[in-house]
Amino acid sequence: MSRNDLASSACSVARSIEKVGDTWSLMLLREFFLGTRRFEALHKNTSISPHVLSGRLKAMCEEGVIEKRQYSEHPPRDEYVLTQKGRDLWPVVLALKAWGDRWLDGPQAVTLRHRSCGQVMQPVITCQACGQAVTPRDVVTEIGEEFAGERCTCRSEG
Amino acid sequence: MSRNDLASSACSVARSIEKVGDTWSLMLLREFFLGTRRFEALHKNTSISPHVLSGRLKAMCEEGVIEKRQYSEHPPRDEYVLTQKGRDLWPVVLALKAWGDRWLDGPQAVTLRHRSCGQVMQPVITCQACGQAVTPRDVVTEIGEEFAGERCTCRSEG
DNA sequence: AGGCTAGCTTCCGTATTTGAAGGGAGTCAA
DNA sequence: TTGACTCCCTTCAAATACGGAAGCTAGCCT
Repeated sequence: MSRNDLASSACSVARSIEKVGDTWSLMLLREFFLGTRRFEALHKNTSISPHVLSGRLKAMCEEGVIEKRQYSEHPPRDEYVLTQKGRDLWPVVLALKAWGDRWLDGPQAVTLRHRSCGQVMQPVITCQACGQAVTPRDVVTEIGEEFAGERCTCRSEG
Repeated sequence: MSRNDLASSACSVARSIEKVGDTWSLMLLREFFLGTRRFEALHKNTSISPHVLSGRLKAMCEEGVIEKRQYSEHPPRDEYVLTQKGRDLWPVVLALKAWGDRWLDGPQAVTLRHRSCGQVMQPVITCQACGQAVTPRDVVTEIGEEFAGERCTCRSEG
């Protein structure tokens, strides 16, 4: 199976991965959330080669994650900005950052500060319904009956 | 630049992406969070070719995201389970799922139910310090002075 | 006229991935 | 004890993607 076939997966995680789950798309998302908008700046900050960059930008436009916006008529110049669909990917990038800060050594070039409380922002996932913090153990995974048969579930217990 | 150079990036997002930010690693993480542990089951559920699968599992073991555990002596059989470092990637997978559920059409094979409140789990990101829900607009991005010079920040305002 | 910038595209050699096939170590049933 | 079967991979050839450098176009600027 190739990457593209993930689009037709029954799993929304797989479908998301097909759209934005590759190294360069994720790097570009980081960059967009940092405020970068232009081709040359994206190229310099991410070191993505122009060829790959132009392909990714095109794909992300088609997917509606970003959109092209002309910021100058003479000369005609475009910049790329996140759409709402794109901005909704913030939790993904944030989660990667939090994990890296926690588990990977290295400098921490970027800090997020919560405007309203003034503290350095440490993200916590909570349940919208009850507001409690949530970890994997707090949730039950329910697989729709119509999909259960498709999955190979062999595993040992314990 | 190649993917591997991301490891030495000043940005923890980039470092995370280098470790787990590729299609097949993300697919494997999804699968591990669904409880799959064995080579054959991982292969069948993700359609990752055995060659790539064995490479990714090896890499993820070396990174400490998963570990090999023998579940049978005769015949010798191993399974792969998430370490704490790996379980901490749950927010990443969860964020991808939430985004896919919101923005991509298709069946929703998996539902997460919050054990304690009984509701279908919709993740919200909150600030650990104050407990409030957070969106990108609520945080200020602070780039360490020693890194600011490295970045190309050209952009138009507005 | 000549040089500069932004935003790409083209080219080519290398690296990675896919897909199919194979292999080894062990169990099981006849 | 022979043959079939399972699990966990490994090997190989062909297709694909990527990296790095160069080039190209339109429109400044002097």
